[in-house]
Amino acid sequence: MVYFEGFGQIIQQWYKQFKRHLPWRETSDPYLIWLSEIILQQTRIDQGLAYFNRFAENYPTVEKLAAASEDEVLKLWQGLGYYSRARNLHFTAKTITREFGGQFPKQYSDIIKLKGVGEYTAAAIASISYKQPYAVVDGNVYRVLSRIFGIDTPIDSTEGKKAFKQLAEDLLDRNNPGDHNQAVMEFGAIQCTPKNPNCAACPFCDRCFALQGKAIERLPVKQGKVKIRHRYFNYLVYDLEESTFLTKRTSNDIWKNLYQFPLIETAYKAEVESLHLESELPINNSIGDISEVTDWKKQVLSHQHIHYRFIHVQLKNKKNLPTDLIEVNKKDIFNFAVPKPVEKQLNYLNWF
DNA sequence: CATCCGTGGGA
DNA sequence: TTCCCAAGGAT
Repeated sequence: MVYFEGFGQIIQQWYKQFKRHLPWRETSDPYLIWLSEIILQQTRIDQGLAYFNRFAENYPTVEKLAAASEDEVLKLWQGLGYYSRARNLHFTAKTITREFGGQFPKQYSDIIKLKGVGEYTAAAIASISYKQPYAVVDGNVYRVLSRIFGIDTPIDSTEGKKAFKQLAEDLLDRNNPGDHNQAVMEFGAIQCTPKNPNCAACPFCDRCFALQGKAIERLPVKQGKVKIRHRYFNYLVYDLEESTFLTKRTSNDIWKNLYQFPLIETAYKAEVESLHLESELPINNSIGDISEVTDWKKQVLSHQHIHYRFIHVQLKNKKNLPTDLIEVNKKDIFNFAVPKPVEKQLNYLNWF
């Protein structure tokens, strides 16, 4: 490995010059640092920034977040994805309020026990908020270190994770771990990008292994390939005077604890006429008439492709509906947290 | 430990 | 269109 002195100084100097000014960089409040880190897990800053501002304004302290309902927190999180982050965020706010008296824990060993906080997030909070010497390893760190030092161990292997973690710890500027960590990540985010990195203006251009070996496009190395599962969702949009009906997705599945229109899932793009065989939900009989069936659309998730459509049913009464349906006044429906396909249909329906 | 969990932007 | 992947964590 081509190892050299001064990595921390060089990258922190770059950081001072080029870093973006972001709200969580204006504070050392561990609550806000934690909030920003949860929001930014697997999420670009451009996508998460508005959510951070919204959460920080609605819940300025951990106690305020803890006092909210999960439904309210999920509604504020709606559209950001990976909803377990929101559920764990709320759960942990209650934990901190109850077990730590509202004071965010300072020991790494306590921080990493918090639900939704893993090695990366614990190191980020400890270093950024408390200046403790823990090195972060995220997607940016993998990319920057693999290129500069020419490491082709797959980043999604156990061996790779261990090697990059060790290197990140070796390189860490223990006098300024928070800025050092953020510098490496920011460098990966806006300079050493996955595609078309700005090597011409790179402070490491004279010693970067990948640049000299023409390996920029090859690094970092990943081995994993995800297999995609296809599912078919037939949503039933019931219409009964001022009301429609929702269900809550409580099972261990995608979009857990979000709300949706009553759903008939099928193994393929089934005919509308056959749907009554799959469910007790009224569709087209003495108590309901189909008024519209939308085209199939597709929602892409990380491991699933959801093919979905909406079947509008004019209901004559609500007597034969399953008891788990939640009757909702149409003008109140925007209070519920819903997944993206349902949100799109609500915007199309324009109920309010 | 391999798999699952969202959404959106860029090439 | 298709593919990659982004301040990861839980199970």
